[in-house]
Amino acid sequence: MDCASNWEYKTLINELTQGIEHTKQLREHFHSTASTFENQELLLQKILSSYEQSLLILNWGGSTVQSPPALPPSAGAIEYSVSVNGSPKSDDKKRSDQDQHALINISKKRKSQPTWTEQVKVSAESGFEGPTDDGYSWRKYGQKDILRAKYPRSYYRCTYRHMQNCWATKHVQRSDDDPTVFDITYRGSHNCHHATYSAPQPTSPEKQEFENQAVYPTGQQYSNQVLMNLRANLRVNTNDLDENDPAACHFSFVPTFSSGMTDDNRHFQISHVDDNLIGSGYSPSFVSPTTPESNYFSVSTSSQMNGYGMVHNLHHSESDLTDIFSANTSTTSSPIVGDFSLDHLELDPNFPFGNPKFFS
DNA sequence: TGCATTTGACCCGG
DNA sequence: CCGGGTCAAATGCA
Repeated sequence: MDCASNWEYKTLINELTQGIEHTKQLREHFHSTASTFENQELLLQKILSSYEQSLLILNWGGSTVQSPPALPPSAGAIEYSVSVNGSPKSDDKKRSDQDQHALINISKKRKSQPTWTEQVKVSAESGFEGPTDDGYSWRKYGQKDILRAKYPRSYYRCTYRHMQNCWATKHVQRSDDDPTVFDITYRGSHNCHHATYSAPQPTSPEKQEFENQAVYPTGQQYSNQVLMNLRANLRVNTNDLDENDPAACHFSFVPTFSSGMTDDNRHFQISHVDDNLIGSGYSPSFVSPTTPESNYFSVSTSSQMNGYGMVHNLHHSESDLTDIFSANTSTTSSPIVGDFSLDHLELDPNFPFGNPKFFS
């Protein structure tokens, strides 16, 4: 089994295991009087997400976005060969079986990309409701008049499609009934690392596209995007942890997109922040023992989120330990030794995106 | 000059 | 065949 397949296999097992674990938790919630609707909804969302991720892995079988080490050499370039000089028929004949296969795979992958729709209301006085940027860099690649729609639909793709093989797209459609409302359909999640929550740019595509046509995900959608980035890219490994001498231990915090699991770059000093990991709008700055003599860990988020807290659900693969971290910094309630990975991320309700919505 | 947007043509699934 | 989605040359803009 090669590195990528192994990675996918592990991810698949991890997703399914999480699904089981969350289902168990949900069952307990049903029997608990203290359980809130929000908690149950959260668990349902996690379960659905596990299924979605598992299906994506199965559908993409050995493909690209979630397992960057196995990137096909020129998936993007292959697609651009679809249409050349308006002579598709001759191109079709010339196209090799291999290219055909690649095209079919890309088509399948596109279809299997998760999509979700967001409605954004724009008020004339206050301008945008919600954040003024969705944290990603988009490039417009088309506009179409849609049948029986008053307004044209605009199509955007991630600016870093070619540089980082990021296939996230979105299209934006002004509502017929209420011109202040825009329907935004996102397809695919970002696996690029350029997202930021910087101040709104006067030249952002949305601003230019329509005076007040804003394209912003809810906090929950942003959470899911960030989470998918983290899931795809991060892994925390504490195999080296010396329980008797935590202060001396190192962490591995591996950006799996770049390295796989080579020993050369596995180990970071405690609190080391890899620059590669900054850019998703969230900088995990990061996991470290709370005191030199304990195996309890703290997770802190960075100022990139302007101090707004997040909730992290740190899942421990061996002991089923699940801890909720809230606010900017929190500590685990029990020792963590061994492999663990982030499996949930949620914005603080105070994060200025309005009410969180659930990923569908 | 380099990069983003515009826009007409093409692709392709239903 | 229709219509939504995408491409890519032309154009705009900083």
